[in-house]
Amino acid sequence: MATQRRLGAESSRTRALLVEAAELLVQEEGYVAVSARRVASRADLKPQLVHYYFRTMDELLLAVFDRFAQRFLDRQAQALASARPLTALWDLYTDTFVAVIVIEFFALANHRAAVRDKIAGATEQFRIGQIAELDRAMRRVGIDVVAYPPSAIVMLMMTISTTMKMESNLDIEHGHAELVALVKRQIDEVEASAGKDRN
Amino acid sequence: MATQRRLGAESSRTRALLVEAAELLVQEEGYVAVSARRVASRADLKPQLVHYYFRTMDELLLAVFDRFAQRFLDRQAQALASARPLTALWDLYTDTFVAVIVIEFFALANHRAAVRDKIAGATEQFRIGQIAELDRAMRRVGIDVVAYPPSAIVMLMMTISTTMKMESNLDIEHGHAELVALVKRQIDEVEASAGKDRN
DNA sequence: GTCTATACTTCGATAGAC
DNA sequence: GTCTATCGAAGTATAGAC
Repeated sequence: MATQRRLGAESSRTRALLVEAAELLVQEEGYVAVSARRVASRADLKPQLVHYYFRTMDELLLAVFDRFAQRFLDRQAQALASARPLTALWDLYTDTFVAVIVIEFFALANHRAAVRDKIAGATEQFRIGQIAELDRAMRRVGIDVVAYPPSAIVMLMMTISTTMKMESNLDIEHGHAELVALVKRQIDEVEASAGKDRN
Repeated sequence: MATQRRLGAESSRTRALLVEAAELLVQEEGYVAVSARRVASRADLKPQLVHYYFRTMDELLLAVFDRFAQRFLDRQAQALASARPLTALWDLYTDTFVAVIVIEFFALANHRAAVRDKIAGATEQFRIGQIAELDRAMRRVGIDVVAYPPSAIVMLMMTISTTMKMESNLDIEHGHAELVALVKRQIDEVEASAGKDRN
C-alpha cells in the first residue's frame, strides 16, 4: 500500500497515455471506473504498468485532476476576456465536459480520504483566484461588484450548472427550462447594467 | 448475478436491521461503503444474510432510497404547512442529513446503470409533486407564483443547498456566507411580499 | 423461514525479471 | 528505465444445510 518503490519517469509517453485513458474513463463512466485494470485496457497496456507510474490509484486521479484544472484555468481566462464575461463564464460552466469532471472530482473527494485534502485545497485556491479574476473582469466592463458580488455569482453558476447536468444525465429535466431562463435573464440584466454606475 | 432465488420475508426484523445499517453507511461514508460485508458487520450479522434478503446490492440501496423518500415527503408537508413555507423549506434542504442523502443517491444513480432509471423516475415524480405542493402553499400565504415560479424556487433551493453541503464536507467554505445571505434576503423579500397582490 | 459454506471475480499493490 | 508474475484482500452472488 504505497511504500517506497521505483517509479517510471514523468516524461514517459506511456505515463501520458495512462493519464489520458483515465481522464476518458472519468468522463464516460465516472471515477469509480478508474481501476488499474480498466485504465490499462483502455490504453492497450498491461495493468501493472499503472502501478509502475503511479504509487496508488489516487495518485493517478490527482494527475488527471491537475491536468483538468490547468485546462479549465486557460479556458476561464479566455471567457473572462470577453465583452460579456458573465455570459461567457456561464457557457463555460454549462459545457458538458466541464460539468461532468467537476461532479466526479467532488464525488471522489467526498469518498476517498486520501485525495480529499489535496482536491479540497486546490479547489479552494481555485475558487479564490476565480472570484478575483471575475471581480477584475466585471470592473473592467463596468458592472457594479457591490450590487452583484462576484463570489455569489461564481457560486451560483457552479452550483446551478453542475446540479442541472447531474440531473439531465438521468433525464430529469423538470424545472430546468425555467431555471435556465431565469439565469439568462438575470445575466442579461446585469450585463446591461454595465457602465451605468460610472456616470 | 441476480437470478431466481428464495428471499427472506419483507417483514423480517433482520431485513430491517440491514436497511438501517445501509442507511447509516450511506450517511457516514457514502453509497460506495454499502457492500455486503460492511453492511453486515455494521449490523452485527453475517455477510451472506444481505443476499438472502436482497437479490442484489442495488436492491438494498433502493430500499434505503424508498425509505428516505417517504420520510422526506412527510417532513416537506410539515414545512409547507408553516406560515413561512419558503424559510421552512430552505431549513429542510439545508439539514445535513437530507443534503448528504440527496447527494449520495444522485451519485449512485449516475454511476450504477441498474438503479438509474428507478431513482431518476422517482426523483422526477417527486419533483413534480414538490412543485405542485409549493405552488399550493405559496398561493395559500399569498405569494405571487408568477413573479416567483415555484419550479425555479425548488430547483434553486435544491442545487444551492446540496452543492454547498458537498463543499463544506470538504471544508470549502469560500463564498458560502455571501450566497447564504443572498438566499435568505431573497426569501425574506418574497415572503414579505405575501398577500400584497391580493388587494 | 432463516442462515452458512463456498465459488468466482476484480481490486490494489509489490517484488523481481529484463 | 521499463515491464511482468504474482499475492492477498475484498467484492458479489449462489447453492445448499438447518
